[in-house]
Amino acid sequence: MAKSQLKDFNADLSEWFNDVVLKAELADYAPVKGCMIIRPYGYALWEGIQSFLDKLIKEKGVKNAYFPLFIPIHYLQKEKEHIKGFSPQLAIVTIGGGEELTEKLAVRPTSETIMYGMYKKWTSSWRELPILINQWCNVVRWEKRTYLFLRTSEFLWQEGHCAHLTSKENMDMVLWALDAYEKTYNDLLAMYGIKGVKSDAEKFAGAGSTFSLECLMPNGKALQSATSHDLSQNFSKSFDWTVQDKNKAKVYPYQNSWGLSTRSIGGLIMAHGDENGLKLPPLIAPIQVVIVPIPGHATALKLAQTLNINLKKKFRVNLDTTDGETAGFKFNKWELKGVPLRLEIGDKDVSENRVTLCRRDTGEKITLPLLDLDKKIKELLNTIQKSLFAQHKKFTDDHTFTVDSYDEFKKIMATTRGFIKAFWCENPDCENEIKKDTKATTRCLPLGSKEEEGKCIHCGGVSHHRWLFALSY
RNA sequence: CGGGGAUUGGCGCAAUUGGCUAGCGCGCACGCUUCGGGUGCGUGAGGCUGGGGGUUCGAAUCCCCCAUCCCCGACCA
Repeated sequence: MAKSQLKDFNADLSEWFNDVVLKAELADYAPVKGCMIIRPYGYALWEGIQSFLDKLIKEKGVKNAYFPLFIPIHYLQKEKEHIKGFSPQLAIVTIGGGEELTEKLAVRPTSETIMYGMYKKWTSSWRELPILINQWCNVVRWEKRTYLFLRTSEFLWQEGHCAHLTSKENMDMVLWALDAYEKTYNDLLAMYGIKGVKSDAEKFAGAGSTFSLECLMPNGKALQSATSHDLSQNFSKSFDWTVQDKNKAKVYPYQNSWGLSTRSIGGLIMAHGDENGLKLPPLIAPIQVVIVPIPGHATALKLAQTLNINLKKKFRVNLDTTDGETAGFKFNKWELKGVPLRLEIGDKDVSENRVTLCRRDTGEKITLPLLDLDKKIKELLNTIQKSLFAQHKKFTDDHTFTVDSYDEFKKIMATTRGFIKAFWCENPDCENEIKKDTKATTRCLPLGSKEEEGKCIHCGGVSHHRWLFALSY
């Protein structure tokens, strides 16, 4: 009997990924190239991420707002590196209401420019800083090569944009955002990641420096999972935005921007998936407990209905009474969708005053008395959440290699892949050569890396840090 | 944007060298049956063969153009 109709998880992760996204009804291809439709079950994941992160953002005192979808081209052009980086990816509106526009409008690829134009208008004194604004929105980047969730032409995200009087305050905010992302990944998505600073070649167009959280996927590729940028005074200078400080001097505010997108859902899917489909951490799972009464068992159905009502008060519960599906069919269906716990109830269970509980992460089946069932479920959900994180962390640790020879570096990239910690002289030419040779790019310099004396893995030149390398998504 | 593969009911596929009414499995609808790991049986619905143009007595099949998807590159917060 064919257990699974899914593509093989281990053979080809990207085929499995596409398959599971479609079959679990997370998303579907749109009629527009490179775009996707996020279906209700997938959107529920995004809503879960939103509410978790939004709470952190608000606790920090950052307020939500909304800026327009369209950005006048000359705004984007104000910061030179910014427009250089983004112009190949822009979608541009040239006609409105049937008439050629006098100034073309870019569909926002990110909102720095349109937001900062307003910040300038709103402020003239140091007393009006900091500005702490975030927006949840869509952006468009005309990508040549797209994947569901991981890289689509249009995607959803939040972008926080703050401005501060001092460089220190600004950097505190940059690092706060990075920590908030780490917390979201660790605590909500049960994913481990490494925080660090990007190399010049990899940083955001227009940034002074870029920080990111890098997560390792089961195929040994790194996913840049969220970013936080120290924009320094680059944009305030480009916009000629100054405020007067206490000494009546005109100063350029320091700025930062930070974002987390629907790409995170792609990471979530891969990080925990297996040959049976999704495996959702309980905190993010749209359905935490699915109740499957064994079809045809009358007393079981009654108990299932009662439990559904009771458990709904504490958990996200779904009662599956779909007609015409066998028990086995339902089991497989909900495993594909990654529901953490399945409550199986048959007449046998009812007569013995118990239920059968099955864990999605381990496949383990447990029989439990009805008494204190909710307590036990809570405990189990907690355990699963922790265990999934521990597993992803272990996977990452097991696939993180500290390497001192280029041959070894190449060998890892040609076989298991993963994170490689190696000395690099910080010369972009070396970085580029390494990429050409091995496909690996620098992912980041992990925060807290200690300064050492070392030799660049490529040229042998003086190096002070071990950088994190990997094949990137 | 370059290289490769693909596009036929919802999904997965088939259809000799161009030739009968485009088939099959799954799914779907209805009925019965079954139901503790993808349940059997019966009946039925569902197709301008991705779009456009050409060649031909005749095109899913040959030619041209276009679109989309997948894989590998280049590019890429």
